[in-house]
Amino acid sequence: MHPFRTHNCGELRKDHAGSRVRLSGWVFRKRDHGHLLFFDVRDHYGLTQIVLQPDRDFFEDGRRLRMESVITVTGQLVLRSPDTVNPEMPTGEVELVAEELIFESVSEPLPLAVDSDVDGPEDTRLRYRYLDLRRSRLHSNIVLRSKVIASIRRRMTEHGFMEFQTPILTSSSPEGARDYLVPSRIHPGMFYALPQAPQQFKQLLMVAGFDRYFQIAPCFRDEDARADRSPGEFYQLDLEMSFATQDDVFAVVEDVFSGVFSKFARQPFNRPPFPRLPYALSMERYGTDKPDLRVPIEMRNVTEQFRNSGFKIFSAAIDGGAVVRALPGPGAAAQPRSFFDKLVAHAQDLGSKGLAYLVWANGNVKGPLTKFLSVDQIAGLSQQCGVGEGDALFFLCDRAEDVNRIGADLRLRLGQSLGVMEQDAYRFCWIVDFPMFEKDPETGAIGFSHNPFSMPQGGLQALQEQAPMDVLAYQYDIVCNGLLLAGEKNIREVITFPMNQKAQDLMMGAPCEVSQQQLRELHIKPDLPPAKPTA
RNA sequence: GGGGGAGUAGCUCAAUCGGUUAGAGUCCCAGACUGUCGAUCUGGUUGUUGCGGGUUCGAGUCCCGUCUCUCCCGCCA
Repeated sequence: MHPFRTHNCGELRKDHAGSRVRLSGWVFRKRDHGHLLFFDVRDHYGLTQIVLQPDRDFFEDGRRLRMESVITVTGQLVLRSPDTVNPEMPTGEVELVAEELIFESVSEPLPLAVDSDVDGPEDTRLRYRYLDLRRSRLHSNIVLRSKVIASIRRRMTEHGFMEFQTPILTSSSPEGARDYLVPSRIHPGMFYALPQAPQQFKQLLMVAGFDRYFQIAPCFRDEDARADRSPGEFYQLDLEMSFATQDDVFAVVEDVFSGVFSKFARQPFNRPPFPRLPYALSMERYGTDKPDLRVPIEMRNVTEQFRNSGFKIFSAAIDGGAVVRALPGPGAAAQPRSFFDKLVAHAQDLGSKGLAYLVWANGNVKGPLTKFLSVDQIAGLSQQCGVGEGDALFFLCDRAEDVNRIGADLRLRLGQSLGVMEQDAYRFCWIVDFPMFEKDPETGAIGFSHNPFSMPQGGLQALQEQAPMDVLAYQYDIVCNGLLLAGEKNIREVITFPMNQKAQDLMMGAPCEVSQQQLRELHIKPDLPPAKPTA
């Protein structure tokens, strides 16, 4: 008999009854009746009930055993009597009557409850990640991620892509995020950088003639964390194709994503082809290059309607370079006055000077703006923005970048509070035609807006002949529910060993100090900031 | 770097307007129990209310400082 197991904890059924079996796993739950003891023993595959009878010499030790101890149990697999079958468990028709019990590893009281849906404190979860990962929700997330990645690999291979590893130790590039640096021992004072993305390598693979490359690529960026962004390192699906148009790339990605989502996602999603949104249009309608299309609200540019209107606040601002954007509130007329007051206050919190609005209710149009607009103008706004009886229309007037930022926020807020946001769905789209350059709002300097390694539309000629701000790039993002899919997603739930918000690995103790000897070899002398006074 | 929120038992949380000995569940410890499956029942331990200072007859509660966590902005080609 195998020293650890003849079966796993999830596979025994009534057909196995009568055979002598051996299982190994963790004690998940314990039910102690004093003269009868039940364990549920758990492994990756499932749970099986173990019965300990009081005449066994290991019975008393078994009673004292804590949860999460690791055991190997051998005995007869028996059918449960009909009244004791547990229909909730796949193995609930049988149980293992223990004849031998080996304590592989006896557990101390644990800092985390494995048998719980309640998350403990973040730092405890990260410090004892190997315990956190035993919890079923997290365990199944990690398994799902592994299956998704395997599915992506298979689909990419079927599309004729080959997977190549690219270097981890490379050179620092001036663009983009802050680099992680690795000091060179052989070259004093010089550093490697960890790649922020394998961008240049993949293009060189095309230059070398491999035609289609992909990689589940490690990327390293030394930037601060966000709730939806793990600091330090993450993986992304990276691909490159030779002699391909933008549409060729979209076709591959759409096929891979829709295939993976059909297989693994429970929620519905829009089928390919995914909508293509030019960057400029996305900014105008959604205020962002990462629109959440589950919210069926679109802004419209109504600057011209207010340029010579009697509403001096707007027309004066427009003369000063401001734009006016209208944001529909479908069904908002039914909301109480406090709804509008709160929305105005929120807009002001975001930095808006105000938030004017019109409300179509009971055949009339109400709101502070009505006296500045003619009946025809109001009808024109209603038609342009697709609003009518029962709806409201909000107006933002500010510099374009502020209108975008505030409008994007209000759009999502309206979608949720008015109940028009699609629930439990994935909405994909492409954002295309990114500008090649942008102006730094502080300094006015022109720099690459997104990715310096993309091709300008119109080629080198465009770079020479067009105004820099007018040059578009063959540069695109795929966006789902307002999240950029190129990047990482929802971290601590799908990454096996994540770092905390301060980019520390509490379990391994990284980053950590190193010995003087190591520093000497690397020709490094720390120049530390003054220590904070300790309390 | 800037702003908001939070911090009470190992864990999840409660504690009225500032009021007397800071509670409950869980975990842990001891005991009872032969069919449970989140076993049940009885009893018990567990606290610098993050830390320091202040106001007050009296502070978990109010004020100031500080630390930690968290969210947002900056940053993220």
